[in-house]
Amino acid sequence: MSSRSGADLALLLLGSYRNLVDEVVRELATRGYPDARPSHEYAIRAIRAGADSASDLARRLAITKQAAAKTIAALVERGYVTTETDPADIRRKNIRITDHGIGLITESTAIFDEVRARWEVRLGAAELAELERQLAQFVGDSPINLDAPGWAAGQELR
Amino acid sequence: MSSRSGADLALLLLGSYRNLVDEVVRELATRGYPDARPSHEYAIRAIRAGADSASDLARRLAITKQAAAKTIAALVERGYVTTETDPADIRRKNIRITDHGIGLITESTAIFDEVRARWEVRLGAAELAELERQLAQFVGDSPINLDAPGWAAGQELR
DNA sequence: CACTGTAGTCAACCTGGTTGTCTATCTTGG
DNA sequence: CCAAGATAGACAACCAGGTTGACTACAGTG
Repeated sequence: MSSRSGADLALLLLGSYRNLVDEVVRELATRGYPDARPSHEYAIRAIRAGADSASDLARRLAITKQAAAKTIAALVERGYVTTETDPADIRRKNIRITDHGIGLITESTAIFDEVRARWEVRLGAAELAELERQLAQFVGDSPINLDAPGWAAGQELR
Repeated sequence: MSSRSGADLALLLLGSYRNLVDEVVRELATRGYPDARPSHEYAIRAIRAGADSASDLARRLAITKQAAAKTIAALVERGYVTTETDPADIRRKNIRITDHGIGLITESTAIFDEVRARWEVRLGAAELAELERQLAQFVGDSPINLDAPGWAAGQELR
């Protein structure tokens, strides 16, 4: 499969990503977050990193503010964040991450790292670090936008 | 970014895949295939590899036959394939790839390989080969069969 | 020949996005 | 001080690429 073809390389990259993320989502479900989707995690991380309004989140994730609003609605629905009108600018709705939301990214981070640690055992620490360094070269100058429809979404696990 | 965090590793993998595929789609558009989507390429490759009916394609891509039928409809619409009723089994509709479809995967393969070659220049041939070998390990024990690109969906057989 | 399995279709729905349009509210330059 | 413009958010319609579920038509077999 690592057959020196560009198309195969694409499948290797996508397959690795999906393996990693599917595992995290599956494990999150068993740890009390059965309704968490990858996009939720990314969104909460962005909010925690400072995106405190829908427009802000939209810029951060490089998606439209309508899409960001939908994501926030999903997060509110699941109890990961709350919103309240900004007293200083009543157009804005400030986002606050709930304890449940904090729990989600805490667990999610831990699981991601656990899976990465297993990969490290298989590959060796130096090799995995090297792999990451190489991938970083490919991705280096592009912003972290997850804008193409469905790409961060993956499938519902069954 | 290559910060030894599992979450970052996921973004590196996804980002690399997207960089690669976006480039291919962009370049394909300039070479006479402005409406080609990644899923079209994978579908035509699967058809060329032997999936000659909707149900067959569905099994190969590990998606539902309804989804496969939609994809085929899109391919027919764009002139990449044609379908005709199988004379020996009038339930089946045999898929045939048109010259336009052949052209698409020919160009697509070439572009994929061009981008891979550029990566090879940046990384070195041995390093890229090593990276592919490592990625193959991650997808290797996956329940998803990448040889018959089953990455696209969940793992349970239908 | 009846039964079971398979090919394909229709319809409704989901997720995570997109445009385009609109109002309400801030902010700033003259 | 205020009109003009920028910004925040919401609503509606839509798209891609999947999903379930229910269904018909046909094929192959015991």
